Amino acid sequence: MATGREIAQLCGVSVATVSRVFNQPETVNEETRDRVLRVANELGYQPNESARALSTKQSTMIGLVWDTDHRRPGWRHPYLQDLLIGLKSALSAHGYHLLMLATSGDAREVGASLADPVAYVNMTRRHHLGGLVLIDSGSDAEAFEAFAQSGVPCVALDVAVDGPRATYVTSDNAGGAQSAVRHLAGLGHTRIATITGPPGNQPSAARVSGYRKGMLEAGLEMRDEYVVAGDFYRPSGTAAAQRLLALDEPPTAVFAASDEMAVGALLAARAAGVRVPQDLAIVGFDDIEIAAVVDPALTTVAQDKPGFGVAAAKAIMAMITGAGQEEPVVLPTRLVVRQSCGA
Amino acid sequence: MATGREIAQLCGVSVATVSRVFNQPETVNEETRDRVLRVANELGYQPNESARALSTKQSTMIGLVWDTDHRRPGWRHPYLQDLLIGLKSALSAHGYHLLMLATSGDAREVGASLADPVAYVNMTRRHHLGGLVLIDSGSDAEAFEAFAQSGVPCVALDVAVDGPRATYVTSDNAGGAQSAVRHLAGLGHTRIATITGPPGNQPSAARVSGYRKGMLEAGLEMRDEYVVAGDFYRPSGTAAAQRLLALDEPPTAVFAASDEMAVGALLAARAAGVRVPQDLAIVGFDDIEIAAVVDPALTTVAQDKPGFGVAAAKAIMAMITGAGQEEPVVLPTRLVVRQSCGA
DNA sequence: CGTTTCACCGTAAGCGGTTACATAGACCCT
DNA sequence: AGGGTCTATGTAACCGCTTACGGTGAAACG
Repeated sequence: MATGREIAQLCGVSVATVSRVFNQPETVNEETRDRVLRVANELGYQPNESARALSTKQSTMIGLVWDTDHRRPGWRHPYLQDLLIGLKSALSAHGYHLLMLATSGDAREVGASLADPVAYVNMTRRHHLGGLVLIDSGSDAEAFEAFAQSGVPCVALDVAVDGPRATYVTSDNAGGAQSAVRHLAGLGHTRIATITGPPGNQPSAARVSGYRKGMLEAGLEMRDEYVVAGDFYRPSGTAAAQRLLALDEPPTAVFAASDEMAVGALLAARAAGVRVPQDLAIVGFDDIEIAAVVDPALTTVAQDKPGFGVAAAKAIMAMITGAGQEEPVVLPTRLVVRQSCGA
Repeated sequence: MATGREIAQLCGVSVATVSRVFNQPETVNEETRDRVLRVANELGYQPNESARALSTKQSTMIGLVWDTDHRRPGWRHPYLQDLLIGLKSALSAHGYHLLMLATSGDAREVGASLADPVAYVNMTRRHHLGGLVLIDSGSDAEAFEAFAQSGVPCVALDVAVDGPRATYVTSDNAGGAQSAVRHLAGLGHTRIATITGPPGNQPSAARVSGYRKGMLEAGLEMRDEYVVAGDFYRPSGTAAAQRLLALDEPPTAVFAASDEMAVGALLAARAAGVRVPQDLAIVGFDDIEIAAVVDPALTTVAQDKPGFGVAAAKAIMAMITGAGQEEPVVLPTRLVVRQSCGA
């Protein structure tokens, strides 16, 4: 590995000049600059990032907090891959790397640890990370708040946080839900139910409120028994749908707060001999891969998946360079109409 | 941020002793060790990893090479999330972090870059990475070979590589395919076709050879027209199935080298009025989430998804510490029987 | 009692960069 | 000619930690 010193010697200049060539090129004479660059190139010079970080007290790395919650072992992010594609791509464009932090030095089981803010913040300092990107692992709102308050620049995904250098990006959950209900009402449905996410979950709450707004907007009656709680998992969708179908006056349409639960509802309907969409229209949320494949294909509220990552990347970079509070980002959603709503 | 020097002063020892407390605890007197640890704890001391890496010439980071191939924009890894869970978990347990490298400083579009081995290897040196984990992005066999030859410890996933400090982990693709064919033959099928992956893809080739072995084992006739090429994507499965169904003597069963193509075949059958599994049995490969949800649910060869990550982690750590060539890891597969095969 | 051994710890030289400050020369001005 | 400016570069301190080497004092030995 060639070092700056070697280059300096070969070029007959000092290490300071070599450093300047790469950091403040305009301050060094064109001729010597070219000479240094040429030699550096020949030797395949790669500046030592550790030395650099030590000296400048900053690195080009962003931490990624993505822990699987041991209380929800089967939890999978609905679109992690697209999210990462967007995130990595936007960060890469500005020279940032993504560091997936290891915190529990002694975790024995696969995916057995829960995000410990203190451990992550410590890691952030150790590595001089520019900031953190927090991926919702299903139930970490409290932990995320601790991150936000730590003073480390961070942006949370799908969880509203507040802190001196913290912000978040989320979909327009209320708007998406509202558009789903509007669509169903437009198809003539009056008895529209909803299956919610787990209590305390923010996107879920926003989707419920969107549902409410949609019902209000359409002048439809709101019944308590039409709002039944799920947990985003498929089985809870099945259970909820069974409950709804057993009502004296069952709904003719249901908006599920996740595609997984919508699929669960689909299975419940199928098992009960209820035809979808003729007897029961179903709309989901997320637009996961499965949505397009089930039969009937699921109408759903699509989120801008790579856009999530891109927005997070921009936000974190803005907080690092701008060094201030940033406005939360709310991404638009899009209703993808397929067969399950009967349109 | 407390530094080692501060701790040293407060404890009335030298920085060397502080360093020893954390790196070779046995060489320092118990009393002073406790004193140092207590003070360090009180100050929330976090050793500066940059300084550490600079001094020791090694970091605790492993690079992750995961580029989306611009030639295959829609490509998604069939089980990235589970893979990462296993990988991160196993690495974390040994204190390693995963660094998702950014190489193309000027990539403008989302997911527009292809792995450039040189850039990655350079990054590896800059950051003193222990090694690299290479995720198959669909068509990078050549690039992977360049990695393997670079001398950087690396383990490739699903691509066989050979190098001084390189190895790979893959599923028992041949065995899995063979078990699929065996299962179909056991159900009485004699006309069994296969839909392959893209030419040059190693797992695909292994699956074809497993198919051949399975046919041979069952004493079944092998026909060239029963082996039709796809590209792992769903549409190619549809096209292939259409081709197969149009034959004078269409197969009664088909083994697809990916679940996506199996789903495509399913759609083709449905469109052609061919009943699955009565008229056509279908078996896929991967056991992606969709497999359990399509109708009929897909019988498929399941891979050990988190196991992939765990094996990769172990392999790369072994190469780093052991510093030698490691044996390739072949993970067992498991036939998951659902409805699409008619069993 | 002189000598050896050993546990413990300090000294200081790096690791490879960055950067404040100093210096040297070229140029322009009065 | 003396002084001021500006550009281009060198000098050296520093970032925080690791580690080879050497020193000190107490215990063990002959």
